[in-house]
Amino acid sequence: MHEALTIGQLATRSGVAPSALRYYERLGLIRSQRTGGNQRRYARTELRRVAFIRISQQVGVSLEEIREALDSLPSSRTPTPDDWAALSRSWRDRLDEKIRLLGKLRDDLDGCIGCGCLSLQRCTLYNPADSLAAEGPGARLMLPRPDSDPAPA
Amino acid sequence: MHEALTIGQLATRSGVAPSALRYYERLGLIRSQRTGGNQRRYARTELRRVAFIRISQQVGVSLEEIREALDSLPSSRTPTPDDWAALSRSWRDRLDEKIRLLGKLRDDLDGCIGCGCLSLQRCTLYNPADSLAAEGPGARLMLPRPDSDPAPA
DNA sequence: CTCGGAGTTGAAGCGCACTTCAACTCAAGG
DNA sequence: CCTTGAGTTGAAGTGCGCTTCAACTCCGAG
Repeated sequence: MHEALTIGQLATRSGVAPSALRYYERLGLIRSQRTGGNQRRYARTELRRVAFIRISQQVGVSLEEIREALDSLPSSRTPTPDDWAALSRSWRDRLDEKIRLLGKLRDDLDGCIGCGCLSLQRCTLYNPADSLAAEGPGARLMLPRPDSDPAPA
Repeated sequence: MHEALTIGQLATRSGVAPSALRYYERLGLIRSQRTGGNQRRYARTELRRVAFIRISQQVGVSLEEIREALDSLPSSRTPTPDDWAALSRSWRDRLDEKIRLLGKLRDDLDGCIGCGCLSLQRCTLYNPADSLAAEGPGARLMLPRPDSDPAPA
């Protein structure tokens, strides 16, 4: 029976290193059964989870957020296509939002950077109140420093 | 004269912490003059650089790449609007590419995750040959593992 | 049974983008 | 002059997303 995948097989098929898979498992993003000898065996459905994880990462979502999303899948039964569709719909909305913001960014870039606006405070590019796209890779999100608020009242 | 900004002023006006500004300066992303007492003084044009840095970061560009881009600005003279326009044009292309990829991702997500395709090898989402969007926040880029290559020859 | 490749663990390390800290100096007001 | 707040430095710490390592076990072929 080819149902259960070893970690090496899952790694090969998903393109994700075994160490990363173990890391994902520790964080609760994927799950496995164990053999008598304590080795991991993955159901093939985990491939889909891994795919979802990598795809989501590529659009700038943190593993923690991905975990939350995956938690919306039923844990007791194998997720149906409908379960996945619901998940991907909500992700689709995220992508739409990111695309919208990126388009805004692009349009503003010529108008703002290329122009003479140095004050930036009110600049749409500098107003992350609508929680901008990728949020940067670092540990920190951009905080708009209320002390320089253009409209204090 | 209000030409030179202290680091605190630049921080307030840009919304970026002084420590981050010093960090950027160490990496060569921004520059400053020093007073007799060794304090940094920033020309107002540095505000534009900082804006450019933050905006670029938000679309997933690393500081190193941003530095390279900023290096294309003339170092001897104050960059003209034209200089900035050239830079933002090239960034605009980047954004266009990211937007394109994100759109593809979005369209593929329903079709791929929601469907039954478990093999993923040939899936467009799993083929980063066209060097996908955000590249993930981590230290690592996704390596497609040649051993699982669907077309070895 | 022996061998080697694949798997196991916890701990440590790494690269990025910063922040925090300690110890110090500078600059302006009273 | 003294104080206080802003600035200076290098070094160390932080959080994320992993990888690497050492030391060990498992498992299937010969």
